[in-house]
Amino acid sequence: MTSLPPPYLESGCRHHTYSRKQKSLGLLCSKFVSLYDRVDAESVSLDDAAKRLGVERRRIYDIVNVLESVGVLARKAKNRYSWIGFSGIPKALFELKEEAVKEMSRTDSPCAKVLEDEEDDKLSDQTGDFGDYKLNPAAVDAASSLCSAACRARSVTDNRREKSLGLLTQNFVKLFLTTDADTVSLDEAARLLLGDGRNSSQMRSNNAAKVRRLYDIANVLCSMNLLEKTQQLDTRKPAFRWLGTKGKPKADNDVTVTMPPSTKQWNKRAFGTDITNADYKRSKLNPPVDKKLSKACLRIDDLKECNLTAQKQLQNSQGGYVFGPFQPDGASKGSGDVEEKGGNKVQDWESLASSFRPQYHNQALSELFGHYMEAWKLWYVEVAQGSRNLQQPCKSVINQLL
DNA sequence: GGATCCCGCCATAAT
DNA sequence: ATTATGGCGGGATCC
Repeated sequence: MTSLPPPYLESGCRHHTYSRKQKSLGLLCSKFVSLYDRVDAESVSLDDAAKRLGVERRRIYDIVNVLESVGVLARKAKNRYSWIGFSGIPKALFELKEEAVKEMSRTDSPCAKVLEDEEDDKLSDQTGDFGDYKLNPAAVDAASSLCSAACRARSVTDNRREKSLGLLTQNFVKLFLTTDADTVSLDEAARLLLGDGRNSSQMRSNNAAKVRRLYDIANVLCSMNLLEKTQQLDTRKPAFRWLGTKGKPKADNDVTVTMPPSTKQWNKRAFGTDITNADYKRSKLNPPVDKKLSKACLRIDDLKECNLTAQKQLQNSQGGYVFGPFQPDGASKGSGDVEEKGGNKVQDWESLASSFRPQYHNQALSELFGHYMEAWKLWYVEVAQGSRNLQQPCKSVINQLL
């Protein structure tokens, strides 16, 4: 009875083996965002969203929960959220960071300890040359405190809440906000988060379950460009890097910069299967992480300071803006008109972001690229969905880029 | 084959 | 009781 009408496809093209990718949470999130991130910031109805996006309500809950955790949405009532947009992110992050810091100052818990040696014997890894980014000690550190915080305030009642996607999202983000580690793998994160201190007896068993959740979260975070998927430099192990708070080159129009081939790697699941890339494949792929950037986390005062600078920048808003962290549709119109009411919020976030000192060039570029890809992908699905059959040509190009 | 992660059953929390 | 939320993990896909 819950069978929904297969939203897209149909009519015209048969074959079409089911593709999971087209139904990914990340993609859905992108659509969701483009649906609501319009000038007239209205309130969001879950029903409506589900209907408009042609998915089950269940999926909307997933997205909404993480978006809420990051300040993009705020719950108003049953079935009702208010759209805040990207402009809500800085504040949310700020609060998360503050919270995390506060939590960290409390007793350092046993969690980390347990985790640490559990780690040792589990993956008695060979730790390349740098025992450094194996199980990012930094991350363990940060998580330890977070864990302890989670431990207290346990009241059976909100036992459910404790495991909610929303909370998990926040903790996940906090991890990035507080650690010095450049990248964190979901596996690590899962082990560290929601460690529900106490006995490690029960928590060990379903790390996998947690990881599954983290995938969900990471996907929407990625689609929001708050996160980026990469690999740990030594092991090829997939991991995530926080992008949420960093500066982007303020290159208004020079976005046309030619992308270094290496950035092709971008976020998709690693290795290209494409022989055409063969030449690049080897050499210096994913150069991004050449050092352990000490960035990742905005220091709390950075944030404060930023809020100010952002505000200032808002004043003298010199137009010609690129789009925000993710601004698919308006993108094309780009420079000129930005204003509108929506212009502000994007700009707000944008300027906040740009007030952070830029990092490395490569990285900045690749991010920028990622950003574009995101917008492009979105555009693509829309078009593809929309109709015609320019699907074929596009697809190959897309695959190439991804 | 392991990493990803969609799907939707069904427990719980609101109403 | 009915409806809204959202854990949770089986198992299909992707790589």
